[in-house]
Amino acid sequence: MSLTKIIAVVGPTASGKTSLGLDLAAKLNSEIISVDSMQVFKGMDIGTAKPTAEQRKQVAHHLIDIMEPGAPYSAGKFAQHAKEVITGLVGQKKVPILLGGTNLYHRALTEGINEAPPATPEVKEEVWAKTQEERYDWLCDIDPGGAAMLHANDSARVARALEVKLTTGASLIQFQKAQDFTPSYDVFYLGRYWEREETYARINERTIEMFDMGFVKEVQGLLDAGIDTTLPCMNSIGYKQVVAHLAGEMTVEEMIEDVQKKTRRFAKKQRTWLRAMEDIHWLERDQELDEIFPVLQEFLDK
RNA sequence: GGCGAGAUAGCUCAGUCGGUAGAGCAGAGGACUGAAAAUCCUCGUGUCCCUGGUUCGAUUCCUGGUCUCGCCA
Repeated sequence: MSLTKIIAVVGPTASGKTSLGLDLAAKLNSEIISVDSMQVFKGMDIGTAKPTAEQRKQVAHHLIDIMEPGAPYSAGKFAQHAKEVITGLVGQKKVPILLGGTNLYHRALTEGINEAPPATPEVKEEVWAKTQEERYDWLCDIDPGGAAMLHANDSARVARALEVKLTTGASLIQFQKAQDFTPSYDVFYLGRYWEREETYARINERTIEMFDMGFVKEVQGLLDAGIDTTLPCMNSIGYKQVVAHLAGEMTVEEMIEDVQKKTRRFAKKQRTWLRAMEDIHWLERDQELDEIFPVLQEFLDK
């Protein structure tokens, strides 16, 4: 059985993925599957730089606005959802275009993810109620092998390992070892490349635009709707700072500067991740899609 | 103009009882398998303001200067 060909548009935040995707979708008469851990949530539009209503009318976008803000979502769930959408598009003879900045989600889909189930809310709560030190000691106690793989300070991973052990009785490493992955997709990675300084300048500018578009109001609306500020989605870049500002903990200037700074750091991490991937076709700055299209066409035809 | 305090990493500062210096922040590199916009790891050479003097040796002590910030006029 031959692999399903898909295109994945990757790149750091503010690199122009959205417009690149629109061009691509128009050219291939296809649709876009968002690969973004925050754009799945309804009501979080400006701060997550979602494509506009107009853009979404032009080209169909999947996996945006599919969850209530704060509802649990994850890489595994994404992979499941994305597979379903891909199957549907392939049935219509369309080439699926995966597009987004959540690199773990890209990986979960294309390289698979282990079978360890998500934790129940009860277990999660129990685990997170502890301090990091307590969690790590606990993990060393019940899953020494798993603990040995992790750094004692790595709260997210230590907590996850604990959750898995507590809910299944098995170590997370066992699930990882048992992971039996056979690729289903042949992926053409496409990204738009900017120098670091260029990316940072674009981020600074886009952040200002977000606030001009009413970002503060958007967050106020979420708070008015009763969204808990401790939820992971409210802890994401931008939302966290606006919440702090609305609580009187930050001036407007401090808020904007902090959002820019955190976004720059985020882009840096994305660059690091992408650097480790060697099969990305990069479009330089303002280089037109047409310039790389023959290579893409060849990939699709082979 | 007088008195006082200060001048050290991109920023805020610590320190060197005289042997050319280190924290936080900013920044850089890396990891990443079901909350990933999360979480974590690693990385600090800079005319120690300038000038003379004392000294084997001065960023450190002393003289003079420059600038900054207070207070008083």
